[in-house]
Amino acid sequence: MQPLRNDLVTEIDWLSAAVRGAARERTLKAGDTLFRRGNRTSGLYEIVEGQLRLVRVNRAGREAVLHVAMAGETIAEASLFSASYHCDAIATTDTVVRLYPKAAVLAEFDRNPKAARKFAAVLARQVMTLRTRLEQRNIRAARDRVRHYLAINVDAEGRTVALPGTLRDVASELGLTHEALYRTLAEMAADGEIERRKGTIRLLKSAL
Amino acid sequence: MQPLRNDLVTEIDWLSAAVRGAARERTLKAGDTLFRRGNRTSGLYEIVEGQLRLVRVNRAGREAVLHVAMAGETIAEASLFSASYHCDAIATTDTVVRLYPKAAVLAEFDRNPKAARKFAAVLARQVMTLRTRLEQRNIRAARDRVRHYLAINVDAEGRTVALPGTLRDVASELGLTHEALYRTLAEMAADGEIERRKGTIRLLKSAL
DNA sequence: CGGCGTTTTGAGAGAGCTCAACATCGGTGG
DNA sequence: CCACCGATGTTGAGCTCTCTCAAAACGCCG
Repeated sequence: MQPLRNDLVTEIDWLSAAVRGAARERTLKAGDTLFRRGNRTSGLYEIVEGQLRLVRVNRAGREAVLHVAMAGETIAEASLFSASYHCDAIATTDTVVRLYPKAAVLAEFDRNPKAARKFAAVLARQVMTLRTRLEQRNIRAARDRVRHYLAINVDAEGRTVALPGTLRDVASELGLTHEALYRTLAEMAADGEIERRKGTIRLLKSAL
Repeated sequence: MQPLRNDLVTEIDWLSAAVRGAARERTLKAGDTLFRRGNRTSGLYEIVEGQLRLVRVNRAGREAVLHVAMAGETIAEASLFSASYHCDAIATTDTVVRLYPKAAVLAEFDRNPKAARKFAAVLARQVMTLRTRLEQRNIRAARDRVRHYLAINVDAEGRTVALPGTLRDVASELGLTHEALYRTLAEMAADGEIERRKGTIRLLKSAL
């Protein structure tokens, strides 16, 4: 599976070539631990390939998943500003990560305010997107949730929505089962609210 | 209503006294618009009192809520890095906001890398918290969702969870109706999984 | 052509929502 | 000090909606 929306994925273009050069790759097998809570922080990671879960483990060994990070995402951004990791990172499949060492990144920020700004900008955008997604989850009815999704992701003309990846992916982004999403889309199409095309959905007049 | 968890609330301590001095307050009546999509950005806002909703409006005037911001939160952080707002901000009640002018904030970041870092740190932490909340919403069963909440919010000893505000607040943070939360807590207590006290919940052995 | 993942539709069950009633608590004013 | 009031907390009963499990059609790629 690949990232759905670019704005949920930290792009690494805020790092100068110099810092990118300092990155080191590491390969993990499924089940391997990238870092543990309490470990001294080494920096932030970009997931090149595979998938990691960030979990907090209680003393009985029970896991509470904080986040499942997919290829393309960065994790542990906050570790740049703290001395130790606050959760465990475990590969759920064979995974390749790229480490951007803390010292190099922070030095870059001090040297080049533009880089720091860019980083902050990326984070601010993520906060925005995440808040929006969270708001979406407050909507109970599948149809309203889909409407919300469509309303937020329409193009500039307010007519068509490009679907990233498969409908299954969209379903999981929406927090619905794929069956529920299919059914809902079918109903909306039957009601003349939308028109489905290959890879896009077109909003019809009744949606406005 | 007041903010529930500090980590979802941007604290303003990352701004020097100088920048804080440049802040201007503004009072809004319920229904007033703070800014509209497309407006030139003036800076980021702290909500001193009241409540705002950030919405995207389609041409038919229908709203899609992106976020409901409560007192204590900051909004429009991303506006520091873009030329225009990307949504409308409308007061849902009488509201007081504090504007931190873009120019002052950005100048501060250039002048003082520590300030920029602090800002990034706050944002990174918010991203973390929001990702965690979003993950939580993937849990269907009320009981498991409560368990997740408790597991993440236990104190250092892993025994007690301090409840911020009322149970109703917690319910809405969890995305449950308050009835569902009451029932779930009652069942968990009956099963000896937790013990309820005033303002806190204590995890019992069976929870570990 | 064969196989795998996506898309689609069906039927049934369960969990949480909704509506409703009541208890409890804290504050306010007579 | 007590009565009243609003908000919070609590429990009950029924219903709706989505999830789950199942099966089949479709589309793409080797």
